[in-house]
Amino acid sequence: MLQIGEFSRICQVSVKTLHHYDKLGLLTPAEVDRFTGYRYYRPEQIDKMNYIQRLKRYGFSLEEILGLLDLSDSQRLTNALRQQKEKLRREQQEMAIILNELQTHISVFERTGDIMTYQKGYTVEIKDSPAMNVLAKRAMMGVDEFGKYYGTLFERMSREHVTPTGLNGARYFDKEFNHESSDVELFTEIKEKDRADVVLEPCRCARTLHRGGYSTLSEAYGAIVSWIIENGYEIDGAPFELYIKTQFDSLCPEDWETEIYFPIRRK
Amino acid sequence: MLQIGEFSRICQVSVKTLHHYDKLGLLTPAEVDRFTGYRYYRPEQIDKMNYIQRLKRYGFSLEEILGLLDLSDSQRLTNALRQQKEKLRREQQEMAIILNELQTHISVFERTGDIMTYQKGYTVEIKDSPAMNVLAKRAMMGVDEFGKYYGTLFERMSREHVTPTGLNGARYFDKEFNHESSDVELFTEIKEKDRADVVLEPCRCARTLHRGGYSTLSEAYGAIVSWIIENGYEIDGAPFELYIKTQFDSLCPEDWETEIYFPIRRK
DNA sequence: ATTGACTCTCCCCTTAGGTCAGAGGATAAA
DNA sequence: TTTATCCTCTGACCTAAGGGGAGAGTCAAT
Repeated sequence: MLQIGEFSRICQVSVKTLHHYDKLGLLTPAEVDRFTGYRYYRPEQIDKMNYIQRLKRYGFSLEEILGLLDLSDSQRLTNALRQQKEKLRREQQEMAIILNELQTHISVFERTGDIMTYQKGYTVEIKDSPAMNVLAKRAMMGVDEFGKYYGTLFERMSREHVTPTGLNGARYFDKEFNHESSDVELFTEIKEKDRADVVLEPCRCARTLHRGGYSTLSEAYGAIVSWIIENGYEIDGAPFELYIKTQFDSLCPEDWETEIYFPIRRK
Repeated sequence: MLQIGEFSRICQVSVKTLHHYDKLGLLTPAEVDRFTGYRYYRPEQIDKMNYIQRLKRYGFSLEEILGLLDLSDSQRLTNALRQQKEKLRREQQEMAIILNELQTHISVFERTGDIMTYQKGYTVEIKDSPAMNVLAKRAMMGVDEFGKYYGTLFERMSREHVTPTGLNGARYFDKEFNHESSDVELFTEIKEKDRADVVLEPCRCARTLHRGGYSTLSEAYGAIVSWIIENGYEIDGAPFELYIKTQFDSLCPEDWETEIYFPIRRK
């Protein structure tokens, strides 16, 4: 039997951590003195501790680990590990993107001497939005569900024998054009006006072009909205995005292009 | 002038976040009504908000960002960005390593059906530690300083014209063989006994071999210590590691090999 | 005048423990 | 037996970046 201090040294975790795990029920000492409250661990518990630390390194939270520990179903365990692996992979990709942005930012900064240049590069112009005949699907959704909904649109296109132009977009009806979960209408342009769900008429818009991945789209939104305010217009309808170049055109997010339109009117 | 709600929508951050930034002094509203406490923002502040969000994406803490915001010295700003980039790069590498481990773990698990196999694979044996003549440097240090101290040892080797064997190691004198900061003796083996700082005599040890990167070394320590306890021995001196295969032999941490020795005696 | 949307401050909550403080327990030396 | 030195206990408060909600006040339109 090991005192908590010895056990902590062997496992290379702090005593506090052991207290914490005890409280969570993650690793309870083999024996607790009922009078002194002293915790005693058995050498076999070292393995379990190492297992816990390993899962922690894999990025599981302590709560998740608690769930995994007494999971005898090896199928579900494999699934959990695989899923975690996917999660790590996504994070890694996200990180690569950020690194890229950071590198670009540094370069631009060194060239121009202005730290804000990188994001101030949006030119906003007044432009009539294009007329479009579209198949559309409106629903409450988050950005990560876009793919799913577009899938159904594309299915419909082939089922209904209409001709896609390849141009896709999304219109945001919430006042907060927030990318977490909001009232969005996804659409895809088709040639046949009579088969369209919605016919988008041209209207006067403030428009800008965002180059790069979607994580910095909000900067474009900020730029366009502040342009609208500063130039004495006001927003007059639901803004929308057109996806000009996407992951289907280039694997590198830096090449993507998104047009943003805000219907406006004179104040 | 924008109300906090509009401003939050434009910048795509929550009102709570704006409150928080106001409290931190990170982004204070252009105007605050003295009677109602209502916060009002100017459109120009959108740029600043975007800049803050961008720095946050780069991994700076809000406190760091506060320091960067009114940094007019562009040299220091560049340095900060570069440093952050290095940090991200290190994290990315670490992540790649973990992903690799996780993948291996999944494979082993699927092959053996035992989730613990991966870490239980240590075979501990009793073995006399090798006799060695070494140049040594003992100090309080953390693992990340090993390189620095080894550097001085290698310099001494060439300066004193002794013959290296290429074998390096570290001995841990703290009871807690903790890799953060402890009393460590780094050593490198040389041929000449008379030029040695320390002559390590053979002694009876429990020994095991750890394959892989150093982040899972504690599992090897756990395995060896529990073996010692379970087999009726006790620790009798400072444990040490010998680095058999390192980053100089292979870029892939999975190929690295480290021997771990614990001097022992019968209880 | 009232409704509904918006905002204020204040307080507690989150993760995975870290950092005392004050008190009690274990063991060895004097 | 007393003292000294560790070791351990519980409990309270702290971290970063906000989230959630309560209760109260504000704004604009009907």
